Amino acid sequence: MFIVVAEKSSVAMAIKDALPPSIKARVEWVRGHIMDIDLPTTLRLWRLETVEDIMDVRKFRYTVRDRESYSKLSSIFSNCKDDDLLVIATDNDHEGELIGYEVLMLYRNVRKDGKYYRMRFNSTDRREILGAWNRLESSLNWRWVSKAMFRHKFDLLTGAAYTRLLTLSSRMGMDTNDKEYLNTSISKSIKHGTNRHNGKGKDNGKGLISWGSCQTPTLNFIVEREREIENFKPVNYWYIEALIEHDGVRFKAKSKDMYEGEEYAMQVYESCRNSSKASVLEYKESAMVIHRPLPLRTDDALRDLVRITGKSAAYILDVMEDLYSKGYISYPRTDTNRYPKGFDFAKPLSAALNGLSVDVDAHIPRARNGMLDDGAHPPIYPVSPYHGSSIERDVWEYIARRFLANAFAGDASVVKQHARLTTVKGCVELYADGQYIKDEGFFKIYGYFMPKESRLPSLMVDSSVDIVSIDLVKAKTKPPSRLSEAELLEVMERHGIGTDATRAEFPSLLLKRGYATKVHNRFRPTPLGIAVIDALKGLDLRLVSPDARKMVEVLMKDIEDGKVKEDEALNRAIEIYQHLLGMCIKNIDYIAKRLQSA
DNA sequence: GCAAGGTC
Repeated sequence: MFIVVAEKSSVAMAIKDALPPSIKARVEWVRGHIMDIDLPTTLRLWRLETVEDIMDVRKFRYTVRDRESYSKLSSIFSNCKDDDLLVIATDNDHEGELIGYEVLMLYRNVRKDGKYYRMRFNSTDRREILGAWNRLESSLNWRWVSKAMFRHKFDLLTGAAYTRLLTLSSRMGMDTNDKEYLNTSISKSIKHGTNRHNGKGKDNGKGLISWGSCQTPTLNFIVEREREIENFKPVNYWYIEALIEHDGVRFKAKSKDMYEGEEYAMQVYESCRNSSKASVLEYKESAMVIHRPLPLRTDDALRDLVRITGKSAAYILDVMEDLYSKGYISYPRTDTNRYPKGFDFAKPLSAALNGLSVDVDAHIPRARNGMLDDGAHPPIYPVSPYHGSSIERDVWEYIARRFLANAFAGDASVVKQHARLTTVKGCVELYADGQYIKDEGFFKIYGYFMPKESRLPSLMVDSSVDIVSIDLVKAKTKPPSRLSEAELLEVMERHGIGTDATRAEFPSLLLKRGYATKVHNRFRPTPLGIAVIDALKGLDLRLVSPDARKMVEVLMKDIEDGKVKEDEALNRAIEIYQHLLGMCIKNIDYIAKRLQSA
């Protein structure tokens, strides 16, 4: 008999359904990783003297993370017959390969040299699974296992070392258990008393100051934006605004912005303020197609839903997970925005139509596909109608509408209008832009983010229009706004920080750590968040930029391509951050001072 | 008590 192990229950079910009864298979599943790595117990205590030793660790402690899956599989493997065969059916990506390796280790604990197969499928489509069954591979892809391992190890070593460094240095010279550092390092002039970080952030009662290859660059984006805002020097400018009327329709036209000063602006204004007519120099209309949205992947869903609902991405992902586990939507963590060949649109279509109580004109799917395919999951689509209320409904409805908009609606089109006029007196040029929707297309079913209409009357070149009123307006340039969660997610994705399944956690983590707060739904760094970034940035930019992440990505690719072995990759990556850590320790008084003054 | 990566 075959013992098939999938990465999650939904995939196990799909495999069970797809395999014909003639194949004797027991299909089981885990829940993501079974094992975890940790530092050796010799480094259990958090002490400044041993922080640098963390970087030298190459022998890791393997711990069981999911006791339940561990026991289940152990028992199955122990009780299986000699001719039973393991089939590793985890996701077809590097983390899936590592999870497969964890399963294999468990198997080999019980059955030394036990034979196994690797089953590779890129969707849970029945034919895909049957195809995968017919081309079982006899081995894991060891390079994929290595590259995933490498990332785990790098993130653990750097994360643990820098987190301890920051946390411990923030307590130096304070009346804590780290008294031994009182005399060794920081001068006693630093303020004594309670740790000011205590109690900051909901779960940060222990004064934990964390560093991570994803969270720290994310925090840096927030702090950088705050700096831009603080350093922003507003500049005054003026423009002339006229209210124009033509055919009974009124619209506003503006001059170019004038930065030359008030006196100049007044002169221009005086020259045209008595003009009661303007003549049309130019009038253009151009149609623009707005393509229907692509099949839905996690990043797009979170960005949109954060905007639509005002909730956090972490929360939205929870809601999607819930809808998925109850069978209302397909698997929500995917980086795929194209449908596989032969995708069955009929079921999602009826789920969407029933759930939304709408109809669409055409029932033949015409999906507009994107270019991304994570090789493991299809896009997110509705599976059955959800009639509940509140946020779950909002999320389901968005997913259903998105599905219809992509595959059962047409592109939309708007007409952009542009007019150039001149005042008859003074000959000041005025400009007006407008737009109107020519074809609603998919917006009929998917009304989110529909462009606003601001229609100009149709104008004739050389014709004359009435100026109802004309004013000189004083304005000043504005600083950029703080990042919304949707913008933050977008910046993270652009810099390759996190994955579709994890990206949503980081904004919430920063709040939890007391590094940032949400003000009017936008991220503002706290003094602590600013202090962390300043302290590190002052020493080396690579401690806060997405560089660590980028280097990891490059080395992962090199491992995959066989250009470098896992050990060598880890040595190379760690070398740089070990050197930087040494520098931080040399400057620990500076870091401590900066953190303690936050 | 540390990270980020899976899944629930």
